Amino acid sequence: MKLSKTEEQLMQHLWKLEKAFMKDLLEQYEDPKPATTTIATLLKRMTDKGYVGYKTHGKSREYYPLIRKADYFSKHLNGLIKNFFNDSASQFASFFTKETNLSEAELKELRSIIDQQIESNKK
Amino acid sequence: MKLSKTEEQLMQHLWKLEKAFMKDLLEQYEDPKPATTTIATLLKRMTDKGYVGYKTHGKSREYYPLIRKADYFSKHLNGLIKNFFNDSASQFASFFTKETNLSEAELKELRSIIDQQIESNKK
DNA sequence: AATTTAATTCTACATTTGTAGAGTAATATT
DNA sequence: AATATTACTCTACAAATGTAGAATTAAATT
Repeated sequence: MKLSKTEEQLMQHLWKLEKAFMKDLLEQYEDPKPATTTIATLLKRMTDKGYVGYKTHGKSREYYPLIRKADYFSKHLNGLIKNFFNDSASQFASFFTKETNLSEAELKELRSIIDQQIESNKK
Repeated sequence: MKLSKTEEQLMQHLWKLEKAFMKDLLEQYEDPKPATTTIATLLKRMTDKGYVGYKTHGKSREYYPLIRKADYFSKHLNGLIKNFFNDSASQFASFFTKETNLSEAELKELRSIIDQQIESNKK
C-alpha cells in the first residue's frame, strides 16, 4: 500500500535522519508542529504498511526506513511515466528536458552523465 | 485542489479524446467497467475542482479538459522534484538517467535533445 | 405513442486520511 | 519518593475518496 501525502512527508524526515526517535522527528517540523499523537499515529500506520521498522530501546523506539528513498522514488516515477507517457521513459525524458528550464551548466552536466551512461552500457 | 488517483485516470481519457460524452469516456475503460453513475460523480467532482468544462448539447454534455496535460504534469513533477531532490531539477535528472534503464538509442536521442536545448538557450 | 437508452442528480456508505484527546506506563528530573 | 516528561495505544471524528443504487428526464428507436 502506498504512503499518503503526510506520511510521505514524515518519511522524508526519516530518510534524512536515517534513524530517529519520535522526538527527533517532531523537531523536524516547522511551527505549528503537529501533536505527538499525530506523529505516533502516522508512524504506526507507516509501520503497518511496511515502510518503517524500529528497534526498541528500553521503552521507546528508534525508527528507521525499510525502503530506500531512491527505490521509493523510482516506483513513484514509474507510475507517473506509465500514466503520462505511455510507459515510455524516453518520451518522458524529452518532455522533461524541454519543459524544465535547466541552465546551460546543468544541461551540460546532464549530457555528460548520459555520455557516461552510454559508455557503461557498452561494456 | 488536486485530482485524486481515479480522477486522474479519467482525466487521461479525456485528454486523449480531447472532448467526449459520458458514453465515450465509459468506453475507454476495460471490463469490468465502472457504473455510469461512478463516472458521473467523478466528472461532477472534477468539474467542481475546475479541471473539466463542458458544452451542453441538447440534454447531454460534451466534456473537455480545462488544463493541458503537459501543464498538469509539470506541476506534478515539480512537486516530486521539490520533495525528493531539494528542488533541484538537475539532481533529479541525474538520478533519472541512472535509475531508468534507457536503451542506447534512447540515450542518444536524449543527448541530441539536450544538445538542441543548449543551442536554443544560446540565442 | 410506447419503450429503451443515456445522462444527470441525489443519496448513501465503506475506506482512507488528517488530526488529536484521554489514558497509561516508563523514564528523567527535582 | 514525587513530579514532570515522553512515548505509545485506543478511540474519535471530520473530510476526501471510491463506488454505485434510485429517481428523473431527455433523446432515440421501434
